[in-house]
Amino acid sequence: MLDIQFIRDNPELVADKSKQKGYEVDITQLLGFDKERRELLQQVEDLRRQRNELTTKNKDQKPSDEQVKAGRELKDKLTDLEHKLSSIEQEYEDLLKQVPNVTPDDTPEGGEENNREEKKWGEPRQDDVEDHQAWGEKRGLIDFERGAKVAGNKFYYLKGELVQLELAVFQFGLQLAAKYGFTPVTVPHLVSQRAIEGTGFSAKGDEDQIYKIEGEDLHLIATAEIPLTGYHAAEILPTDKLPLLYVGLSPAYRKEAGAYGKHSKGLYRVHQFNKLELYVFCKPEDSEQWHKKLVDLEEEFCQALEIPYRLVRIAAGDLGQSAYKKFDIEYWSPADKNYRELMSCSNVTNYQARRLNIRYKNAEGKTEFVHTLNGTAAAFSRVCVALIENHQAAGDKVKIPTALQPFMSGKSEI
RNA sequence: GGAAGGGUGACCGAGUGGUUGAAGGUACUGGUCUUGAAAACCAGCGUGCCGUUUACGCGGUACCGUGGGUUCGAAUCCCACCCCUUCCGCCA
Repeated sequence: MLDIQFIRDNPELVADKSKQKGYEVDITQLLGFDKERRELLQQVEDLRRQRNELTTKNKDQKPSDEQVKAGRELKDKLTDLEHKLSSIEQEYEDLLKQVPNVTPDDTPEGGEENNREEKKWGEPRQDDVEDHQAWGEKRGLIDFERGAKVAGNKFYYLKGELVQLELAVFQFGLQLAAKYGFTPVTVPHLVSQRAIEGTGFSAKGDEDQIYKIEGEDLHLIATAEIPLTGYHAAEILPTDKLPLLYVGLSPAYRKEAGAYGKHSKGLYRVHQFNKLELYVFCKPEDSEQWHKKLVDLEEEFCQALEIPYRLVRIAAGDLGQSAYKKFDIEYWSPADKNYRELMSCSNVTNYQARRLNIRYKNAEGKTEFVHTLNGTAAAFSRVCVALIENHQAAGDKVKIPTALQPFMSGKSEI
């Protein structure tokens, strides 16, 4: 959510930035509601003042008949106006929540095709490799057929050494995150609607992406970002505790409705995967710096796992509602001879904090919204694909990167 | 799932219809005292919104889990819901 005052002061800017992101929000209409709301509010508050004046006169004695009568009249008028006010406020808030976060001026314009490559690391291998699904199924390590039998398409079993590999990846990831100061957290996998909306997952798009428990206000998380954002909701964080750094370990459940087709082969796009998610609550002036550190951490992860990658700055049209600035790390896919998304990290400034009312006391003693950031530390399904494809060696073995070997009983290949 | 008790400011905790935005305490901030610190004492100390002001500020309004209701008037009464604690049941 944006600050209404900011929108009032910069209506064209907000409209432009929303448009760049591809969000159709009528700022003029929003400001109209805002104006109407404020006018009504003044009338309502004036009536309330009259009521308060009338009743405080009667402190400890019975009111006269006229006072009761006057009070009744005021009450009728108030009830009427309050109803009008609350319906305007409803429309106003609905619209305000739809306004996406603004973006800095150096954000590439356009959609996904305009994402800007910032950096490349590693040597993309050009020889042919077996794709991860075929490789895994042949060895009985990945089983989509039986996954479909019990749950449906895009569900799977992982077995044997791939399970060990998964645990190793998370162990390594946790260790790396700890080096940067992150506290490991496990989180609720089911959350309320309110928690989802707080993260800025579009309330409407929900149905395409998030599983809902029938008959309850409970939803399977699409990422630990959701429960981690809500963790400090409505709190005033002690300034000396900032930044608060968490690395959440959880499964991620995604409907991925309509996401079939390209880039959905095998483990790349599935309904469920385990993930390590980084989350930062910090002072506004520190968020840029923490964004860089999140990128550093992610790069260090890829380098340790010897996965060639490139760092990409996400263009406006490819940003989500809450992102102010976002980078993706794309791994080199030897099967596709192309880079594909592996992890991402976003600075959402105070967009989520404002919605969930997460604040701290600044140097002047004023309460102010914190900034929040999130980033992938490791989404195993994709890491698994990247490892299998990039580390295939002679004899169809897959080499295990040195960094992971300590977590796999020293095993050096699968 | 059943029963009982409870949700008040950063925290603890009074408060069952009318100067209660809310006693008291803690914490915090400033001051006195002290070589310094502690202690003691004095003072200050919530937030949102609307309006107003060059500004310090000022005026109004709202907020005692959430949402409704009763009343001239609600933290206080009524209803629903949420959450917490304890006990019972069930269970990894």
